[in-house]
Amino acid sequence: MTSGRLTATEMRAWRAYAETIDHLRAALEADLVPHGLSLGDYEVLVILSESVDGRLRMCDLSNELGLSPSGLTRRLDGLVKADYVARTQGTSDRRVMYASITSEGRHALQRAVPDHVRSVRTHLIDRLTPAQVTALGDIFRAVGDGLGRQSRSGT
Amino acid sequence: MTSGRLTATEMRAWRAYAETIDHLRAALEADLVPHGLSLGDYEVLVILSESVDGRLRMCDLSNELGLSPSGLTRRLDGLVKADYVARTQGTSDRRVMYASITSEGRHALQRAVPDHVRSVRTHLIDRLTPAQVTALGDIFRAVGDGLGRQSRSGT
DNA sequence: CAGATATATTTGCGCTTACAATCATTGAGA
DNA sequence: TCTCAATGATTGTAAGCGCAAATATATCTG
Repeated sequence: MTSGRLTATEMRAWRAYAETIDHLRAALEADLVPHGLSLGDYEVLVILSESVDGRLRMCDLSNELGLSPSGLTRRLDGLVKADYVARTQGTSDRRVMYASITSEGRHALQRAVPDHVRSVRTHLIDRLTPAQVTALGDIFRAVGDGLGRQSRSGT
Repeated sequence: MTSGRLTATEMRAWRAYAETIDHLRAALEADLVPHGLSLGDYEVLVILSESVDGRLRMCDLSNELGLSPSGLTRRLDGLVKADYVARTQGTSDRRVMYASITSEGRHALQRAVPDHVRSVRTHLIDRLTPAQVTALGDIFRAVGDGLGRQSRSGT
């Protein structure tokens, strides 16, 4: 630790970050509304579409999403009703449920991806210089690595 | 717009960001638990403590927090019950309610601030070089400025 | 093999939040 | 002044999510 307080520069960086991330999320979410998808729905479809056979066990999917198991159950309800995802029971282990993206879901994702990419560009990437984009990645990889190790002293 | 797709570098930056911010928020939130405060509660106390007379109209406070009016009403309920915030009716305009931080609230904030600052340092600032801290501020000011202007073409 | 333990998922419940409706008060125009 | 739109706050309602409990199945242990 460097000091018990934040320098002016540190404070400015922290405040800029804290005040902006919610607005950014809201903007990205708003741009998905025309596709009838929430950001959370979109993430489900992306992860499933990138998975083998387009499917994943519920528990693996909830880990990927950083969502609780119950949260995932309810999130899937909507996607199943929209016919974007199907639930199929595991054959070898009958406890497990697989969430699998349907062809409807793949089509919906294909329609949404260009707008979403454009949205990420518009609100984030294109606001930055190439050097800043690189810095952004470096910064959050460093922060993410730190959070992973979670080196709390006491616990 | 530069391109309809993301370059590898852009994708890496975006994914690092997207995967990390929720973890960071969770870590900061967890470090406030011993103080019996959520991050949202903490923000309320900070904003009120920095305001004239330690109080703010509900609507101004909800704007500062980026919270809906109804959300603020319910959030204050908890802080009022904890005696950290008091509601007082406006004198000139009897529609307005002021949320004002109590001395209990100021004490609670004083107790929490050092831990929170340490938390921000541990999880964010100290993971970065000074140059990265500066870059972080520049990046999110640029992004925030862009979101403010919201230059959507169609609407 | 039986019983205990672990794992995968869903359901019950409560918390937080936003949107829409409601109520109270203010300010502006006829 | 009286009316009506605008403003500030709260309440009703619903959606999203996590925790704990419940359920079903699998695995380990004696």
